[in-house]
Amino acid sequence: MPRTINLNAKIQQLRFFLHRERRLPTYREMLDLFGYRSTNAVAGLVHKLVALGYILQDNEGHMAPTRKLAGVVKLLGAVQAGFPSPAEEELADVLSLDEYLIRRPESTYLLTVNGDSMIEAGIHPGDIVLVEKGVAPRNGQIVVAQVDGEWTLKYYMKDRAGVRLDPANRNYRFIRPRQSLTIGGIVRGVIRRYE
Amino acid sequence: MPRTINLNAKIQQLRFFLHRERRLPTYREMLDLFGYRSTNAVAGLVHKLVALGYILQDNEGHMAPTRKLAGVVKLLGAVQAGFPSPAEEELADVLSLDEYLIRRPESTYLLTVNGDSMIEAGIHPGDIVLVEKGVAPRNGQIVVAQVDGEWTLKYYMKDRAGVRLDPANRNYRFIRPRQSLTIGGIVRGVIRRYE
DNA sequence: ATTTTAGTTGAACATTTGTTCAGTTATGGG
DNA sequence: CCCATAACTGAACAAATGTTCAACTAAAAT
Repeated sequence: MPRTINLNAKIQQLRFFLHRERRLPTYREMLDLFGYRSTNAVAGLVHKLVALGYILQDNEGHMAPTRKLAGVVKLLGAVQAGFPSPAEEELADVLSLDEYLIRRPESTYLLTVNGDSMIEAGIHPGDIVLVEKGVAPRNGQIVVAQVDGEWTLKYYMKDRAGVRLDPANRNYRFIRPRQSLTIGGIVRGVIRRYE
Repeated sequence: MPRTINLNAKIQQLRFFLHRERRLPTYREMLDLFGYRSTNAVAGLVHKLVALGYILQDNEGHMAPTRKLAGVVKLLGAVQAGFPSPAEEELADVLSLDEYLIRRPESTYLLTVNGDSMIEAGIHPGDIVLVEKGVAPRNGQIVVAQVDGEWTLKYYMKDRAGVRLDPANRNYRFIRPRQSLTIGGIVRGVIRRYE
């Protein structure tokens, strides 16, 4: 058998370059990056990476990273299952949080949560909610709403008597808008960062 | 004064191309994209976008998108403040959730939460935790730990008697590892997606 | 109406791009 | 040890890349 190369190391180097420069290296840049002396060696490597689904290449030869390469975090199983062995880990799906959480980037916004009105739904003060504008809310969805002049986060509920906004906090009561109701958007996700 | 162009529309088109092709268009591709007939017009536009901080360009002319261009969601203020006017919105910071949540991509993993042992900390079953491996836990941090063979999510607490793992649920008691304790990683963030 | 000037055109330029070819090297398996 | 073959070298190629120049346009301001 002929010699075999360590692909994973090179993929890791590519990820580094990609996250630093925000683009894929050119063939000549890969020369330096991988220590090759011929662009043909690079061509062979790129061919392999295309076949493995790390790189896309159009008819003109323009390279673009796939999610598999540009993705940021490895999606493992459940907490109960713990961490898999390094060998199994290679098979883990690579994910981009942006793609996972945001379907319509042009109409999605981030807002910081202040109150504790949704705390029983796991939305705490300081959390960040992903709000999508311009979608009609359905019953049970969490919305950012302006009720009688004030913006809040509540469950949206429409019944025979009209719209009712429910908090997820036993200390608060539901609200029925008296004067005005504006639905800013619906909450598509929540993120929280720990120090 | 001479004529002025609508930059925002073009930036939006660039964002579209970028998220579809995972790379910036070349000058010739921008010809079609923007309806120009001279690459010099493109050069002028690119120059402007570089000056405004949307595009980076190295000495060889390679273009790379900045976070301002590649970012996905607009970061507004607090929920209480509601949604700003479209004019103010232009000034909003654009953010990538990947960059916001993940500091060390190579050692960060996603795990799905099963139990309700951390529910009072706002971590519900079905949520996804971002776990960073290879960092020593500090008191009060949430960790993924294997205690006597079983993986769980708990607060990490080290006192004179040794390590104690506290749940965020009044129905459960803290744990002191009898046989073995493995810290898989510390929880850096939580994400939740609504349907 | 005139001036001003950013925006645009069209064409040409030197480089750099990914590709290709024939030949060489290195390495694991028989 | 020797063989088979993937990996690599070195060099050359056409095509595509970003850049540059002088000339022209068009719209806002006076």
